[in-house]
Order: sequence, then C-alpha cells, then structure tokens
Amino acid sequence: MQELSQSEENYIKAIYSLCEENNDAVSTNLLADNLQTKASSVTDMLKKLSEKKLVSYKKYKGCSLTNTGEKAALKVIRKHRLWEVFLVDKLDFGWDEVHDVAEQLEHIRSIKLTEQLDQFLDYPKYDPHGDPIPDKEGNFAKRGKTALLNELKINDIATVIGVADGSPSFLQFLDKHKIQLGSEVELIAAFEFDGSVSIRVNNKELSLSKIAATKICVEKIEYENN
Amino acid sequence: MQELSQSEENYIKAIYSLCEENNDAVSTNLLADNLQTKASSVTDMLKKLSEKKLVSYKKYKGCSLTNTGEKAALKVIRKHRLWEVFLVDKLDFGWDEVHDVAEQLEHIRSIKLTEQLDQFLDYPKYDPHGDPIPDKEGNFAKRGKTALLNELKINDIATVIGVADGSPSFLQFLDKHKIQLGSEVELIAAFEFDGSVSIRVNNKELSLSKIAATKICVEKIEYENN
DNA sequence: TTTGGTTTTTAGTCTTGTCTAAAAATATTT
DNA sequence: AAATATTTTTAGACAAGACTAAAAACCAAA
Repeated sequence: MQELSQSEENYIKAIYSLCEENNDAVSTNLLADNLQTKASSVTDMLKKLSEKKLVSYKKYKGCSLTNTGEKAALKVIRKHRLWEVFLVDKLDFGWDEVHDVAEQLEHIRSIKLTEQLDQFLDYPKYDPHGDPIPDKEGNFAKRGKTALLNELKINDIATVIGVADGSPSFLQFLDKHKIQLGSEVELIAAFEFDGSVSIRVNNKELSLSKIAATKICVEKIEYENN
Repeated sequence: MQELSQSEENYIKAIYSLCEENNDAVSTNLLADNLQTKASSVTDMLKKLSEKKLVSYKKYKGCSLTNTGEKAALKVIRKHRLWEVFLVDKLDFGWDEVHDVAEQLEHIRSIKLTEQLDQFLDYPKYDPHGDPIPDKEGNFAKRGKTALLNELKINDIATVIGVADGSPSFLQFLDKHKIQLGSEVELIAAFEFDGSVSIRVNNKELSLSKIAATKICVEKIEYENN
C-alpha cells in the first residue's frame, strides 16, 4: 500500500464521508466546498487518485472510493477518532475543541503509534462524538442500539458514547457527576411530569433533568441475544 | 510570531543543535548533511529564514539563529521531547524507537495540546535520552549533576533520566526491575572486584552488573544546598 | 601570489498542490 | 428542442521546496 500525502488523505477522507452521507457518487463542487478549495483543484486531485486506483472517477460524473481507497480512508478515520478520545479522556480537551488538533494528528505515520494508542485508551469503540472507531482491519464495531439517555426503558443498562452538546457548562456538569465516555448507566426511573430521570452511575443514584438527559448519547447493552 | 512550515522548523531546529555543538556559525554543507539535502537547497532556505529574521546569514559566512529564531527552535524542541516522554512512558515505545515519530509529532500546532501534554506527563524535566525539556518560555531546567549510575558515591540518591543503550534486551531488563524514567535510586554499595553495584529502587535492594550500571544515566539529587 | 581545491551560491528545472480564467459538458427552463 | 444557466474540466500560472550543473567566492599550499 502506497504512502499518501496529507492532502491525498484529506481528499479520501472527505470522499468517504460524503459518499456515506449521500449514498451516491460525490460531485466535484461538493468536494471543493467541503475541502475549502476550488473545483479545478479537485479535478486535478481526482485524476491523480484515479491513477492510483484509490478513487473511481468518470469525467463529469463525480467520484467514489474503490475498495483500496475505502481502506485508506478508514485508516485515517481510525487515527482521527482515536486521537479525539485521547484528547478528551487524557488531556481534558472539551468535546468540541478536539477536531482541529485531531485533523493534524490523524496524518502521523506510524502503525505502532496507532496500535499502542488504541491499547493505551483501552480499545475504545466510539469517539467523543459517538462515532464508531474502525478497528485495524477497518471494521466498525457493529453498534448496538444507540439512543439518548431519556429514551431508555426502566432497568435498561447502557454505555455513554457521546454528548449532543459540547458547551463548557454541560461538560463541567458531567464531570462533576463523574459521567464519562464509557460510563455504565442504568435507568431506574423516569418521571413524566417534568421528563426527568433517575439513573445509577458509579453505584450511586443520580437524578437528571430532561434537558441533561436528552443531551447524553448512550448505547444499550443487550445481555440476552448474541 | 509567524507560522513556520515543517520544513522551516526542521532547519531552525538543526541550526540550533549544530550551533550548540560547535559553538560557532553553521556552514551550509554541514546543515545540508544534517538535513539530508543539498547545499543549494540550504542556501535557498537560509535566504528565506534570513528574510524572516529568524536566522542571521551572510553569504559564504554560515548562519546562526537570531533571538526570535532561537525561541522558535526551543518551542519545537520542547514539543519533540515531550512527545518522546509520552511515547516511552505511556505507549511503551523503546527509547530508541521514538525519534522518527516524535519528529512528526513535534510539528503539530496547538498550544493547548502541548501544555496539556506537559501536565499529563507530570511536567517532566528530561526526555528519555536524558536531554532537558525547555519550559513554555524556552528555559531549561537548570540541570543537576548528571552522571552514570556507577559514578555515584555510596548513599547518593539520584533520579534516572535516561539510558545509553536502547536495545530491546536492555530495556526488558530495566522493565523487569521496574526501573523507569524518574525512578529514584540510592547507591548502597559498590564492589571493586567486578564493578557491580547494589542500589535501592522501589524500596528493594537490587544488584547491577558493571555493564548495566554504566548504561543508566542519573541526576544526583542534592538536598543540602539550594 | 598564483594555482588548485573546496565550499557556496546562482540559474534553471521539477513536483505537489493550489489558483484564475476560459472552454466544454451537462442541466434546466421556456 | 433551443436557449440559458450551472457544473466541470482544461490551460496556464504560481509558490514552496527540492534538485543538477555551472559559476563564483573562499582557502591553502607551493
């Protein structure tokens, strides 16, 4: 597998995301918009990536990734998301501050670095935004049922996988209650009159307002099947 | 302070090191050698850096850093060495495996990243090779007396700040005996007939061969003065 | 101080990735 | 289906950073 430049990696990554979103070939202009560059630059790069068999591209018809290209994209995405976890979990970055730095760190070339980082972070399955982290082979952890905390049923147990609000005040709030990525929570009660819920976290009971509960993304843990 | 390209940072860093070493202006060829590039490329870059007032350069006379240039160099060196500590301490890299990766990581632009990393690593003063880490303002921790473990006197207490051998077998040896960067060691006895020593580490006594003792760099902890 | 050798600089070219302006292809509207 | 609008591609240029080959400056020895 050939070495890609940072620029090439950025294109591949953007194509991957846009393809997922639109379930379709990606247009030149959309890519240009996304990468904050000009359409003509995109055309040039698409030719190059097409040469390298990373992208399938027909003039005027937009582009999509080949298998090889997709693998390359997943490698970059894996690194990006692992670094995001690192920044939030270990360096106390806010969930909203991580993107620009991760955008740089994702291009560091070292397989050992990536794998050791993964281990150091205890093999996280989701990044701080709740997006799944591909494994070494590019497979996503098949994700369980994702929901907001307030959508759980009584006695459901779930893992915190992200938040829908990165404001400092909310993050401080979570911090105070020791709710982190990966925390296990159990829904004990839900109160209809104000939408608040009671949960068990860290073996303690905690009451959350509706506002708080709707901002916490969780993945239900299923015990019976599989 | 202007943004520097990776290439510019590499030049500045090299000039800094070579200036320190030779206590003199750095010649074009020496720089070219050091950076694995050609003299003509160096000349081009020196002109550019001279423009930017980072380097003082007179044709045919070699170059050295201005104050601004030195500050810039120390920032890069700070990042490089912090990342080295991270890789060795947290990701279990061998002391000899870190350089290439740190060479990439040192260019990541984020003040917050650097400062949080510093805190996360508990404000290390030396990197795994025993080189001092400049602080935010570019000041080195004024270093205590550096020595090899076998040069200590009986009852001396010192901190492990590096090794002179990065081979896997030696690193495994250190690992087994729980000798790490920052470990405190006390010399209990030195045996002349074979050069071996007894030390206390982690509240246990341990005997080291002469070969091992001469490969461990330490900094003596001085209690009485200062 | 002149000759020869080394080092450094200049001049010109290349690659990567970008840009603008203009041309070509595709879409949309009437 | 013709006219117009939009999108995409081409053509040509530029900046950064590197290279080769040749010229210029410096150094050292006879």
